Amino acid sequence: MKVSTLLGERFKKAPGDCTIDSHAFMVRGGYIKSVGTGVFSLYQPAKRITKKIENILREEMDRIDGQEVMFPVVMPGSLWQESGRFDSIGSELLRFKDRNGMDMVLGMTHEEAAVQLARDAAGSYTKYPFMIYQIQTKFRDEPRSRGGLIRTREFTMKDAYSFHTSQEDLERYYKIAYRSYERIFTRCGIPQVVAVKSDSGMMGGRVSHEFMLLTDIGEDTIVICPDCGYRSNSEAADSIVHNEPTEIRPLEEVHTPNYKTIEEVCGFLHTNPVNSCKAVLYQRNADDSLVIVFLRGDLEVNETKLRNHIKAEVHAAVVTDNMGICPGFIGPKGLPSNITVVYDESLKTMNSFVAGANKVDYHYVGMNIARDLGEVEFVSVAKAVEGGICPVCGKHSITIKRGIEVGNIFQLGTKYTESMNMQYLDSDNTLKYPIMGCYGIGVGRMMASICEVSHDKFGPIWPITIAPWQVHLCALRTDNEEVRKVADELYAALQRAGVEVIFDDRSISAGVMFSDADLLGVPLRVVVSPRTLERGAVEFSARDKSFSEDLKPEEVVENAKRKIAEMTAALTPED
RNA sequence: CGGGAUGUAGUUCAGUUGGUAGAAUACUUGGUUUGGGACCAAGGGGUCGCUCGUUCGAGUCGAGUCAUCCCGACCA
Repeated sequence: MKVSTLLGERFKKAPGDCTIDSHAFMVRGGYIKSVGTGVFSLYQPAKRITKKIENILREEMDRIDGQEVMFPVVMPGSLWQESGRFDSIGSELLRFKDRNGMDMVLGMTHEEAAVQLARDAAGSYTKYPFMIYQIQTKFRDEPRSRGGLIRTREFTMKDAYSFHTSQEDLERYYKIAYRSYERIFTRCGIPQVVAVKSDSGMMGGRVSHEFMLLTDIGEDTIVICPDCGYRSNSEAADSIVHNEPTEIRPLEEVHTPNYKTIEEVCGFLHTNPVNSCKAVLYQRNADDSLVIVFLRGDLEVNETKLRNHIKAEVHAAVVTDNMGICPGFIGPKGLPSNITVVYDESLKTMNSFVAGANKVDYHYVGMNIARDLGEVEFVSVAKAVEGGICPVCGKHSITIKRGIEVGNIFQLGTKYTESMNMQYLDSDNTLKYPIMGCYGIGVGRMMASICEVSHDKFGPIWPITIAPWQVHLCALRTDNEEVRKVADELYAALQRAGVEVIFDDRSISAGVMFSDADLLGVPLRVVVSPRTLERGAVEFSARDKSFSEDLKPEEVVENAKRKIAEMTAALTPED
């Protein structure tokens, strides 16, 4: 490829709406072009990167006995009605009608298609286990796409589905897929990706992990214990708190005129929020019925855990006068009985705390749940906090970090095989539902994530395994006959040797040429110029500045191939 | 769906009390330069998001609408 005919302009300045580095570099470097909200076209450099990522995904999926298949992007709504998701998923699923008025959907994930493909083809236990995967376009009508390729509405994804005849076999394969994912991220140059426990969300199923690249611009919050290695998405993280034992005091109503927030009440009563009980109000989306969560005053509600507990979607409550509650003074004692009340475990060991009295301008002090309210069920619905107690090793070691989810794996169980009636005949002559696992990686997000953690102030530094080209050949002063001749010969020689080379043959100033090369982030660079040719040499260097040396032109091919091999080997897993 | 912001040249942005549409950069041509975003000269390129209104006259004022971005809510 010659830069003179490469489409995709490189800019000095990024558009003002790029808020993260990877987005800015991918726009400035001529990688992507926005087509609409959350929809992008890719220029040649980005396409070459995603193709390489896809090839790594293909090789690794094939390595764990995957069969590559292809599902349709557009599916009949009736297929999604079989699983129940046509109605259960919100407007993220893009629905439309075909010319005959039939419901259609754009695929946002392909469990239904996978089951549809497999159910007539795997009627005997002898076919199992098997895994099918595809690399294909997904469309999710996200309420809000952002960050360039980090969150888009249309994106390419590798999604895999495995089918098993026992939970044990699923777990065996799940471990293999887990290891396969570690290999994928290592090969793509981001070995620092970590797996965290996750909430299964709408996918159903029990065990699931997300693979997270830790970076401050990440959209997910991750709970980590550096002591024992416990890692969890904060949505799924246990929150364990320790309450100092306090003396048991009698329940007492106190006048707290116009003191409503935890801070105000605790300030007025000269106590700490950890000795108070906070009420957080929600309403079920279905009927707007109230759900009140009580938890220790300094904590916050983990809404994912709340939803999972009450098995309903909720939103922050809009309080009206006829609800029989007084905001600012809500407490566990004396509430109307038609309200769902959830007690967080943080309250379990608290002896004498402050809580609202359900009466305007009054709070209780000295409240004790067991004594004043009787037996209640405590559930964990609080967010984990920095410095909190690790649920595994028990130390006060929890740290909170941000991460980008670059992949995930789920143990789905029989949710889809049952709802879509996929059965096989087992060796004991009985019909059974296969047990499924599913495994996803977003290709474009992976490219953006790699850029996010692998760049300097001039541009991306692509790992050799996914770089758009392996060698960037720069000819400074193409008007110089010798430069032209040496560069042309090197370009041809590198291509003959199977090296992926991009050749900047434009007659432009060195500054522009080097800036463009930095933006293209190709790991190895060869510069041909009159200055070095005077001593019979060309310059050979690395984009990450790890080395720079003079070579004779005839040594370039051999040295480039050696460096490529070394750099690739450094990103190749041992097993 | 809430809160905020922005829509003017390919890109980044100016545009005064309402009076013929501007710059930088990129692009084209010619010349001079030549190792980290050079210079001179001459060019091409815009229904000022859209609609309606006020006005002799609207990029500018008013109303509406659409779109994009950011923060939330949401999110296999």
